[in-house]
Amino acid sequence: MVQDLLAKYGRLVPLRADEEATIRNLATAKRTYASGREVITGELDEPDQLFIVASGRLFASVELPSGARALTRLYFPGDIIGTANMPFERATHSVTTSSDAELLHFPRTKLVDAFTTMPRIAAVFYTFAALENAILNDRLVSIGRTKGVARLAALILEICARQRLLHRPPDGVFHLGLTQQQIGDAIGMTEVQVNRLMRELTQGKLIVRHGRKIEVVDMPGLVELGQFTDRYEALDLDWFTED
Amino acid sequence: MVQDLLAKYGRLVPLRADEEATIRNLATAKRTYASGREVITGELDEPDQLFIVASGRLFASVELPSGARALTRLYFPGDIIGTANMPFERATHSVTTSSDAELLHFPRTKLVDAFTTMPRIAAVFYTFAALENAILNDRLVSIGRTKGVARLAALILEICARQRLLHRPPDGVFHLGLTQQQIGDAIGMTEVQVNRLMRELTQGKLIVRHGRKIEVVDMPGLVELGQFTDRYEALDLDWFTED
DNA sequence: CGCTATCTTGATATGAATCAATAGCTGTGG
DNA sequence: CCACAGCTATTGATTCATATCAAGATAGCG
Repeated sequence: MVQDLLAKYGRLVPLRADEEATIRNLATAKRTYASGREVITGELDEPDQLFIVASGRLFASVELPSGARALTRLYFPGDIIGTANMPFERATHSVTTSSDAELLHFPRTKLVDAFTTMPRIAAVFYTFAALENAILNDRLVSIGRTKGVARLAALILEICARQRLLHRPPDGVFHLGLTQQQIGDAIGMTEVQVNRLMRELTQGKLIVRHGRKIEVVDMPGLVELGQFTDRYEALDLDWFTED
Repeated sequence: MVQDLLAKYGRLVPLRADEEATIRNLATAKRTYASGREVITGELDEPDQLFIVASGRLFASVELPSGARALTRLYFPGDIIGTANMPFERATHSVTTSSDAELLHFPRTKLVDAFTTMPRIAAVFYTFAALENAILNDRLVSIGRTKGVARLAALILEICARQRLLHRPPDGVFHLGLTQQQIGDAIGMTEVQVNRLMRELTQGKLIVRHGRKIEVVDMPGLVELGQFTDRYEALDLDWFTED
């Protein structure tokens, strides 16, 4: 639901009723997608539609000519899909559901309208783009400058943090929601290596695995290992509401 | 000068005179920095100031506890520094000059003012944040899923493209403006390996080196190798000016 | 209940890091 | 204007992390 979007944004920036209504009215249609469905096809689709995740999980990915695939972003309920494609003629990456999902559709031109009528909405969206940016930076550092275990730890923590943003308190046990193959694509390793690193984390008593689910049993240790910062936690928007 | 900012944005989105004036008035003070100077200190500085690069080059970097350093972004004249830090209490990364540079300062609150009075400015800034995002994605794919040579090729092309945006036509010969150490930090390798890859590119007749400068002699080959897309070239902002 | 995707584990190959040493530059002060 | 100090670049030898190749083991699913 848009509730999630509003909850996510509203928790951080108190929105006025009319601002909330404007965001609510962005979306025109809601559609359901099965798990594993490609919602946006990179290099092909025209990015004139944006989506708000109402439920489910998705990921953005890029295919290289070599056949390799990179998974650049995870989407959770409340996230807006397609903003990074917006200024281009063709989508720069594909987006695929990794669970059954519901998406709210709206045309990108509506965003301009919203910006014009509600300047604070522009500021909110801009802020979240900046947040996005900070998160991508973190991932860049993680992948470029840390070893496999650390990268895996960071990814697990990122998923955990996003999960926590939706359902608090965190029950500690949660779905990664990705195959080891996909995890590998997300942290720049092979599935084989992911599997081994997973074992390493388990043996190091940092996590416990319950089938497809995971439990973080040594949060400080994992944070230390993965050098992870939860950017959502650290948000500070006082400067912005001051006016 | 703000000219560069306006040129960069204005080339892509025709700005009205009052919009141009608003951007021009963002900046209050201009300061000069020597090469190698740390302009923003990550984790320490309060990100209440933004900068527009008037001249010179800079880079954003993060230091890991291990001592490793990652270079996450390059800044050229016209770029705005500090936007990714904006929503946080402390800067998420450091910014350092890699040449003598002049920066225009302005408080981040001014941006909110500009957004409020000129909604289209908000849209322009938002669009550029999205562009940023796409570029970070590309880098993520490059570092996560391609080998050293390809990453180096991509970095060279990125610098070349940014250079071209300022001074066209590209004379083909340009400064990388980074030490091999810094290049390594940017593409997630050691200086030693960068040196070897540099030789590999030279021997493969993709580039020619003139002291500290570089000449791309086989652009298609380098683009193919580095899997590089110039996102600035591909920008499409018609949807945005329609209103 | 069998099929297919996913996970797991072992053996080997390879790209890149690390360690180490030398050579070029660049700037600075005597 | 030279000499020394300190970065930067270059190259070789060795080690290490991760990819690749290969083959079972599980598990979810129709």
